[in-house]
Amino acid sequence: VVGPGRCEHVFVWPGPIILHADVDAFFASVEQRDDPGLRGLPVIVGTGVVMAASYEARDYGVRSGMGGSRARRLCPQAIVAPSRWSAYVEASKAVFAVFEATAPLVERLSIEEAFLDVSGLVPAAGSPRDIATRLREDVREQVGLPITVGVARTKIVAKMASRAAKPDGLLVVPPAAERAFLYPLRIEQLWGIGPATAAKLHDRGIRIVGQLAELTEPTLVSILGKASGRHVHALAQNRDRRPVQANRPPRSFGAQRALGRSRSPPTPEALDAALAALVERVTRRMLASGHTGRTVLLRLRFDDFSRATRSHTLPEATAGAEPILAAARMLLAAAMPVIARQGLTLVGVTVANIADARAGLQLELLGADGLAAG
DNA sequence: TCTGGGGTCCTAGGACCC
DNA sequence: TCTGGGGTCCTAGGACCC
Repeated sequence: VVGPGRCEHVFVWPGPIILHADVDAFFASVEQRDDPGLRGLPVIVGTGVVMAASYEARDYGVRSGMGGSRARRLCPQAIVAPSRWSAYVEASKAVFAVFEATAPLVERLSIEEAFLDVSGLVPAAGSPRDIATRLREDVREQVGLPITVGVARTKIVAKMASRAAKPDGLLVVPPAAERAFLYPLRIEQLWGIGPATAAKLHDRGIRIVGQLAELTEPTLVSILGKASGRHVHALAQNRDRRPVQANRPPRSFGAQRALGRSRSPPTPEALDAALAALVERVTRRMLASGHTGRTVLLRLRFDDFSRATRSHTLPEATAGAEPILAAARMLLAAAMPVIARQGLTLVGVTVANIADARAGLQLELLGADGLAAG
């Protein structure tokens, strides 16, 4: 990158320039932003289960997903904040507005995390590091939240880079440094390798990514199955051609509710009311985003935390609360014997097989007169 | 480690079709 | 009566992510 009168860095960067941007301890950071009294203190969001823990709380071992009682034992002085969804949704919109203003291609991964493809912006907008630095400053100034950014040629390395740089950090891994960055990592640190996959690999003495790279694809397929084996093999060979994809359509809409244990089981009336409320939530979001779906899934979790799903596919895609609730009721009725035996601790409704509502409308028009209107 | 709410993708068997 | 080779769709479960 040649600046006025100086030459700072010269490097070869074949392929795309991908940023992985991630808000640090998102829900907890929003709470600290909105209440200055919380800044610098251990903050836990979520009462039953930890939904987010500020880095001050993480110093005590508190992690998201952890039970609230254990979190309070680890860090008794933590301030527990109830979640404020509307505030998080607002903050997310503001963060993504900055992402969109920065990059032509933004792929949303979650409420607080995205890939940005900035390939076309270099060198006019500066080096990859310049762009990432500006992004961090813009989010800090315009939204008031700390983000960490990883920059690399591939999604996996960008993601791992931001993970390594957290919190409030920036790490650029240039193409020539990719293997040196990835190979010393423990396999369970790799994005996409969870406890089950890690255990299978540990059984064979494989602990770091560099060791994975010595295995052939057929070997990994025999250990992990076809898709997973191929995927892990590609990552270990430092092959990741997945592009940043903007505006991916949703594949499902769901809502669920934990019912708590210990208390007496919910009455059939209470269960039906819960089902209706879940369907209402799901269909409202589907209507708002212009989507329909055909497959209704009933999610159940039992006293022993085992899970089950029951599904039914409707003849036509819909976002209507009536047909979806009718299907959910039918599935629930069929599952009552299992529920009576195992006890119910969670009920959820998910609609999958999603279609664009406008595409459905076009098909209806096509069917109505037998010709495409153009 | 005793567990919230929202997602994605893959696998496998069975029904059904040509 | 026994049997190929290919495909799609549906259902249920599992792994993984934040």
